[in-house]
Amino acid sequence: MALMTKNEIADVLAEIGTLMELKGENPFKVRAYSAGARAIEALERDEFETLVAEGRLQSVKGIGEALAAKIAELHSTGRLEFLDKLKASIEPGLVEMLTIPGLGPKKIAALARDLKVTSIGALEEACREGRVAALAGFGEKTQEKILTGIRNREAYSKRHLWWDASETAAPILAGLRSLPQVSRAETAGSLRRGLETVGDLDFIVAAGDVEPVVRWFTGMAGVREVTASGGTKASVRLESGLQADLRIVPSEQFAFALHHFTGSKDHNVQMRQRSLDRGLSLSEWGLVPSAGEGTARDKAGRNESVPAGDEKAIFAALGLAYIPPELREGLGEIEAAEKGELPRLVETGDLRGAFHNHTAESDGGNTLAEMAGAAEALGWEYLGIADHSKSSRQANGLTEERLARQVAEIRALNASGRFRTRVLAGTECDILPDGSLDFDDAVLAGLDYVVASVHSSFSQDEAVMTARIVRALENPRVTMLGHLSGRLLLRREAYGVDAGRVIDAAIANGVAIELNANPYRLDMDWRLWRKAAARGLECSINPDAHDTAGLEFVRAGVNAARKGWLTREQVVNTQPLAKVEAWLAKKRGRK
DNA sequence: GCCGTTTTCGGCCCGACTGTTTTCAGTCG
Repeated sequence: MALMTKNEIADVLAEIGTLMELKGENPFKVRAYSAGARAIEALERDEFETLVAEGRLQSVKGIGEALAAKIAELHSTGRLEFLDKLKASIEPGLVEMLTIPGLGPKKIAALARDLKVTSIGALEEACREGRVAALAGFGEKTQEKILTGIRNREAYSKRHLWWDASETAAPILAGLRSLPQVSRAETAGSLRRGLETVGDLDFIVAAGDVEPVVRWFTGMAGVREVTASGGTKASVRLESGLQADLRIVPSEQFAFALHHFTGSKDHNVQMRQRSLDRGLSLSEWGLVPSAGEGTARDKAGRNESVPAGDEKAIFAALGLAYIPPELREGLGEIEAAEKGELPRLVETGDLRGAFHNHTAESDGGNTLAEMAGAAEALGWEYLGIADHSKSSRQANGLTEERLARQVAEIRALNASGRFRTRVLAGTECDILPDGSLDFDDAVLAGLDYVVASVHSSFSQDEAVMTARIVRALENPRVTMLGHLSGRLLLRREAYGVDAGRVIDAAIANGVAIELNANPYRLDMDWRLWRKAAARGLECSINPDAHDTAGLEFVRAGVNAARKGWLTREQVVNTQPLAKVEAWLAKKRGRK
């Protein structure tokens, strides 16, 4: 039995990287540890266990002899002597100091060496007494910046939901695009990649005249502080604590800058390597011959770049199909693009409806008719209503009687022809602690479909929770599993569950798993979808809307689905009504 | 510490900005 899981081991490797950075270790060594952590994280659990058991960890790119040995030690003993020694050699307070903007390993080392400052508290005191400003390489401004950083540490280091970041970014992007000097503007970074949480906002702008654009950006509403402002870029801290970075480039560099700042880091490293293999050097400035002999140079003496009006041209210059931003995580997208095997990713416009939505009958904010009207306005052919079941008392779950009344109401609404959108009658039925369902078979038989979800006893141990969910999936009335992990991003950890076994059970029983599109959930996680769907798992992108506006959450779900390499064909609710009804009938008919 | 269809050694992305300097180190992305 393993004493440490895959993700715990990945965390340890990342921690080693941070500690080594603080010790001033070779930065490439540091990178090797954090890259190793990501490589382990990207593996499926079973795959990882097999590799460890068979001693084949080194077949994973980024894992060499040293990391493989450390991983094996962690896996079998739950400890690592190397880490214990490393930890013992570093004051724990120094690690925390890395979260203060402007402080890196070198400055922290100087503070510890010359001022004996080894904690954030002591650092704050030293700043107040002016001792930091007096230190060589430091000054008044640095001291002030550190104090501000300490005061706002929580707000500054916080990540933000993709949805919230996206809503903050939209008006800024629109504002930039409306400036006469700006010819093109896009967001970049993790926001553009559709990552579930976002650390800061990146804007890339093509403009001839920089100064007015920087002035608009640093002066716009919602700016609390301007942290940098130069001839090509500016950074501001917004009221929410979110940092926004603006980069301005000449239009011929726009595509390169956009690609570069969209990342991810891993993707960029691989793209650069691929360029080097072809005698080219890729940067945010362009794609230039790396040899530098007999090549054209621009006025600044730089090698002249291969021209690219858009990102597609950059990929093409490297023999690659266009890679959508959501796939740029360094998880095999470049190999797939080379072979022409990139999937045609699902799009929001492909959706014809959605299951798993709530009304005011349980814990939603709108009536059945209001929800149906909102779905019709979105052009959806069908809307599934799946209110909570009776055990979810906190959510005003429906009893059998109330559910029967709701089903009758839905049938009557459909018969009235009031909306073009067909309403499907379902339930979000609780999976009780023992894995049985909250409604008995006769009740479930009267519904169009059943979403089964865990809403209680989150602290069961992993084996019990996994068996509980698997048992629910074996119930032939269950159409799909709701929010597999129960996580609430930035709020609540997932309960312990073996996702691999749940996925196996879902496939074996012909049950779909939802991709819950609520911005706090995005569950099941996109990292699990690619392989699961390739093995035949069906996905339903479910908004879990609790009001009419919540239907729009499908956009966040589509992001996550795209990050999981999902195609339209792999997502149930891209099917037209007739096919969905046939699909539901088939699910109900299985035994 | 990792990696190799040029390599088992010598690379590993590199430029902008800031604050401290007076020519550059550190941080950041």
